[in-house]
Amino acid sequence: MGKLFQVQEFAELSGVTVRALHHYDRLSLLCPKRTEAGYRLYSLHDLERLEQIVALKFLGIPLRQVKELLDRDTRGLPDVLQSQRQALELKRHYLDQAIAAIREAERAIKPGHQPNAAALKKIIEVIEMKNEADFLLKYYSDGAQAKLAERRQQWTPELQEQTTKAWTDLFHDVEASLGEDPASEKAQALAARWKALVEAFTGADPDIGVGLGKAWADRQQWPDSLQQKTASFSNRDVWQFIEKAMNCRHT
Amino acid sequence: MGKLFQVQEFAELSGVTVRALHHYDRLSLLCPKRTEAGYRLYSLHDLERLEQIVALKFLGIPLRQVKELLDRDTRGLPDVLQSQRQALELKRHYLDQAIAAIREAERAIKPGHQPNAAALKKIIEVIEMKNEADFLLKYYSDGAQAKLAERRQQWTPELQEQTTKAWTDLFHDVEASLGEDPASEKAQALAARWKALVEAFTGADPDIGVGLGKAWADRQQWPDSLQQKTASFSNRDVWQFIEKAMNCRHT
DNA sequence: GCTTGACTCTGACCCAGCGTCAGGCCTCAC
DNA sequence: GTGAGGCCTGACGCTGGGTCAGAGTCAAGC
Repeated sequence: MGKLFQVQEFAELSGVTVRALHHYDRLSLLCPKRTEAGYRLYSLHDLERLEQIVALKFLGIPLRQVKELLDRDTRGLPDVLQSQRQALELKRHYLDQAIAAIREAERAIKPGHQPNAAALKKIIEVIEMKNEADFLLKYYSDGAQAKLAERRQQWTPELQEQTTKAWTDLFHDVEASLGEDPASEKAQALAARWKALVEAFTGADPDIGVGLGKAWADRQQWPDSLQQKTASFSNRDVWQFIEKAMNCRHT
Repeated sequence: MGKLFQVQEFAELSGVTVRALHHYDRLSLLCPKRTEAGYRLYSLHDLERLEQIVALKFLGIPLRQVKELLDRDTRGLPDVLQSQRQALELKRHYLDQAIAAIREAERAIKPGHQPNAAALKKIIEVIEMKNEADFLLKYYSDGAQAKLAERRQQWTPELQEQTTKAWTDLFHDVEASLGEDPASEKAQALAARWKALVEAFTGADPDIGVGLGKAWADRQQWPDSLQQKTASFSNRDVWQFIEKAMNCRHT
């Protein structure tokens, strides 16, 4: 039989507060033996379990779920880990956005010295962007959303800027070439650039492609702010021209 | 006079729930006009304020503080933004650690198919590392801690591995050269490598250097796990040799 | 045997930011 | 006047404990 510890001693040993140990006891998460007088007596075996509890808690897993995992053996662990990782990655994404928003705001404050308007506006802009992104996610299937979440990890403001410029340039080039034959070499080159840009976003993933198509088709239902931002890409002639060019290619 | 909205309408307009509006009202954060019967009536001016509230809330600023900021004009905003950014960066660091821990655990699960032991152990290891890092932070001044937090942003597992290897190699080389004259060219070269590695960590910052010195000097008080990990660097002869070599250089 | 001081126990309220009833007005259309 | 639908306030719930408060336990010293 190993050594037994009273709460305080055990708390110091494990780096957890006495109150937390009480809490875990009440949740039936870690229930030590008791003396006749009701004093808790923790063993080294309890320490092992406590370390597992702390580990899972560190991952942000709620204590109820920790209890289930540890009690009914750890069969569900892989699934829980995966979904928890996704949840954490999402959280991290929001954190990054918040940090980026603060950086923008701080930049806006320094030169003009109008903390009021400038900084708050910057923050609000970033949040609107986030809302728009969430809104557009609706159009994607669950699977596509997961893939987008992964791809978002390596998405940077610089990339965003490059992409926007690439589309803007391409759009202007197409507008300037509307008179061309869609089967001409020039038109085909434009169609190829178009396809490349689409695939840069979809990653050649069909699920994402479908979602993107649905989103664009339904753009009349978008909130005003989004419609305004994409207004410069709404020229129907351009879309028809590209469609024809794409079809020429296939036939 | 602008248009006035009842709660539900205003909630849909602003994307906030009715309950949240009630909550903000009770906190005196956003108090709309009322009809005689007590119905809330929101104006477009209220919408503006609400957007600011949502923005600051998005940054993780507690509502009480949001109220202070918005009520007594935004003079304190820059400071609040800065400290909030630091807090968020710290949170992100923990999040990254948790995500990394899950990745490790997932890797440990797949091959061996022993979810129980392997995965949980991996997680516990990562947490121990975190605890050790926190423990060591004690030795640094507030300023040095802030700088370390910044430097930690660009710290990667690969860098960690390289650094560990560099120190291990250097230590072995010094041990093999203990017979040399500390003033010799060879010893001086070793001292230079040593200095370079120290500065790679401190970034040539004196505050960080001081903290590092204090931490190492007090290593007998470190927790066991840390002492074990650094046991291979505790050879006194090596340290004395390097000290002598460093002194030769100065005189 | 009694006191004292150091621990321990349980129960209860507290934090943030709302979600979610419950019970009771208000308003408008029919 | 009455039913539907919106509005009000008040109160409890959730998470993971922090922080008392009042009371029991235990070993040591007198």
